[in-house]
Amino acid sequence: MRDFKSIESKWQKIWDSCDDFHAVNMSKKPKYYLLVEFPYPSAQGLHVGHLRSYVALDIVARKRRMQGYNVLYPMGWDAFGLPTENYAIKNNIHPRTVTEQNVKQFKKQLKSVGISFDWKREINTTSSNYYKWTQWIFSKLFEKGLATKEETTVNWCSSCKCVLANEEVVGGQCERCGADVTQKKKKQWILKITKYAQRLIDDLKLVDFPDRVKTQQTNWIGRSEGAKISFPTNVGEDLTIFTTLPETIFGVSHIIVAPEHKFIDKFKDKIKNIDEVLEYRKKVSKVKKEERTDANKAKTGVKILGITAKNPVNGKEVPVFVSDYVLVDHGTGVVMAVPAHDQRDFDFVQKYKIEFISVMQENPETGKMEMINSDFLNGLDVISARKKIIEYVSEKKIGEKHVSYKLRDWIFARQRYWGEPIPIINCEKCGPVLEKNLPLILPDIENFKTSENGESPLCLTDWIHTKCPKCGRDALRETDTMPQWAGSSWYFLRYLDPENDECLASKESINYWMPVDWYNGGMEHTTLHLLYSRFWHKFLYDIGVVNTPEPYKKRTSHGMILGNNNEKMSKSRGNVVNPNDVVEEYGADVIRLYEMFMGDFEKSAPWSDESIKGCKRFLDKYWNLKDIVSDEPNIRENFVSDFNKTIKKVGNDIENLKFNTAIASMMDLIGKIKDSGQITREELKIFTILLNLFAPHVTSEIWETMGFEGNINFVEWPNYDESLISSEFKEIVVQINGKVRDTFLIDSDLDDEELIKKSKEQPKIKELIKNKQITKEICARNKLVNLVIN
RNA sequence: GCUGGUAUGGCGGAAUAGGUAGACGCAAGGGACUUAAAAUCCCUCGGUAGCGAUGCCGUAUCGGUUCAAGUCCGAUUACCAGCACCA
Repeated sequence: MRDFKSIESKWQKIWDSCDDFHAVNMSKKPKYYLLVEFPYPSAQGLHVGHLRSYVALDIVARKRRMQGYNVLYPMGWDAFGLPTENYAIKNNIHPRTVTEQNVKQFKKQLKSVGISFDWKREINTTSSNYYKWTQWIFSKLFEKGLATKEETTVNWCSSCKCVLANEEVVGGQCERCGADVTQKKKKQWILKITKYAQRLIDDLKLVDFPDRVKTQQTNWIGRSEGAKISFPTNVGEDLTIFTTLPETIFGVSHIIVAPEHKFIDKFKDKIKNIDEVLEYRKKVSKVKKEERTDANKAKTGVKILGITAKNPVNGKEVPVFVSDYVLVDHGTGVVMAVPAHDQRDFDFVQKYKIEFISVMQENPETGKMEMINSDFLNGLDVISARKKIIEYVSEKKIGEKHVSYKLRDWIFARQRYWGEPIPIINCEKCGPVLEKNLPLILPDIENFKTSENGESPLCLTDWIHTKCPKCGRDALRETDTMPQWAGSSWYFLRYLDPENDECLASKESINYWMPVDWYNGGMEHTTLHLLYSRFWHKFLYDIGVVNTPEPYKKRTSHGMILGNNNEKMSKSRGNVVNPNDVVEEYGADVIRLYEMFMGDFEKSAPWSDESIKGCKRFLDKYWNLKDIVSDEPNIRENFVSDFNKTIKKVGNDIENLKFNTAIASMMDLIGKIKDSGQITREELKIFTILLNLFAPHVTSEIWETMGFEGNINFVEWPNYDESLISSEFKEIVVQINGKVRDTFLIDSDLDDEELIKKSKEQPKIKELIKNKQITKEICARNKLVNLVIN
């Protein structure tokens, strides 16, 4: 019997005390840097979903070591964040204590599945020697003008008196107390990621990411070309609109300003119905952005009385409205409405009875859209009209071509305790000044609740009082902390040199290890973490800290593991699988194998308590191979060919994320070995190496028991003999009218003509084509013949 | 609503460039071993007609391209992930 418990704990102890998985900087071997998203150490403990990612790259890591690489496969903790803070508040424990407990639990769990992480490089975003460098990067961003304070809106719960994360707002109400959530204005730190928008799109060319990740990022950044055009008003200040369809300007029926737009405040004396407008603004502040722009939602708005605008191309006077489907932080916060060619504008005018005209029509002769009712644009196609109108407005200095991005700047401040302090001192005279003494330590406090005015609890401490480094006067520290994304935006650099106190990582270590060769993570991080970290890396590249414009050479994504009812695992659904229980019942090797076998790695797959048994049986069969080792070569037909095929397939499949079929081919081979009842020592050795990547414990035990030479962790990855793979005979499929009717074997390649001739000679085919007219004969890749008959 | 995906037996899933649909595993049924059970081993296993050889149908739905479609194209439906998104 395979006693997995004692085998696994034995090898885990050995790996813990040896340096096999420790990567050495500047080794002469070629480097290979494998990265998985480091976990947020939650109180729930490790999830089977974490393991899917970690085991997959553990397989690659073990393979690369056998292929002679110096492999870096590190692990750490992304430990700042809201859930820990909330847990701390609720249970009255310091978040640091909670974090320590959770990290301990996670680490124990990870070790129990035998993942070959380099534990000597463990990092933790909440330790001061780590966040010292997160703060340092912020300082550099501040120095370069990429970190500034700007007016933003936050979710505000007037009952809890605190700022809420989007996640904490459920159906427009506070998740905790159920009170209505409103939008409140607040000056906050933002990072100007939009300055990098174009490069973040362009440099996707440099990296090997799945297409779905690249398109998702490109669409998220959302480049659109259009024009800014100024509409003069009767109050002496222009309203500048942004449009992607400037050619439709002759069809403008009215102008819409976002309800929050400053223009309204500036000219409130001129607005006759200002009370109505402000009332509307108040109403809108309660509506979520997604709802505001929902195309199916009935359009609302208010006409601004007392202000009118003029269409700059034809001098026509147009009314001005406010409506919530125009967002203040998008484009210029003002749009021109063209109801004939925009559904939302059309819906709006239906309600407010505004007249409008069409400016495009299909030409009945050419079938193409062309301009009408548009003065000098008439008769032009859309593309030419766009070009011409942009030339026109530029010449008249009433507008210009403009590239707009959907990407918004990154709000980089949270009114929370459990995050990196922003190293800024607010001096009344000097404004915001950098704290030079890093790390700026997060002080220990006892009450983690936000204060009554919605500021971080840090504002209630003495810690905030300091002197301005510039002028020496009394000044206050910034009390907002960084968002949880900060630490994870550069962590892959800290692994290279985790103890360094002089810089975030030494130049040599960066030059040696970067870029990350293979980064695996979840699709859910495509547009936030993955983009943020690319942004930070590009910034570090610009200031000469790193040597590559992109941090990750290759990115892959794993699918989610669902509960056995095919739904997302969650406590409330009661379908959570605890890895501890599985390891206890079946062992680490089985859970590793099963998670890789359960389905296509890139797609989601439901957990099955039944299916996992197949993986246990497979390992039992493997364990028993040692009893049938023989000196005689296996005489089963095609055995050598099958064996070589398996070596090839396992190797290739791993590179292509096809772990499931790699395992299937090993299962297939073990069936063949068992059928023949024998295996040679050498064959068992090779099989053991292949399986070691997936099931390292049991294979290490067999390696030792059988007395195979060398350290299995560094044994040479087996080669296969291509000439032994192709079997002597090739099967040719014969179809008639696309349906398979017969097959036959050939022992050497034939040309198409001979193949067709031979196909027709097959007795069954001969019978079927008797007295029939053959109208077409197709021969494909020396593999298939198709005869088309009437 | 928007963006990106996904859809194949009872179930998880296989199927290099369009070329034998259902590899491998689970479950189920039958059998062997056993006093019995577990474990293990052997056989069957998409639907349908047939004793059988074999035929016909079948990859979410509808349509198209092709000698040939799970695979390519168009539309539809359902499900999953993300959302800051209309200009």
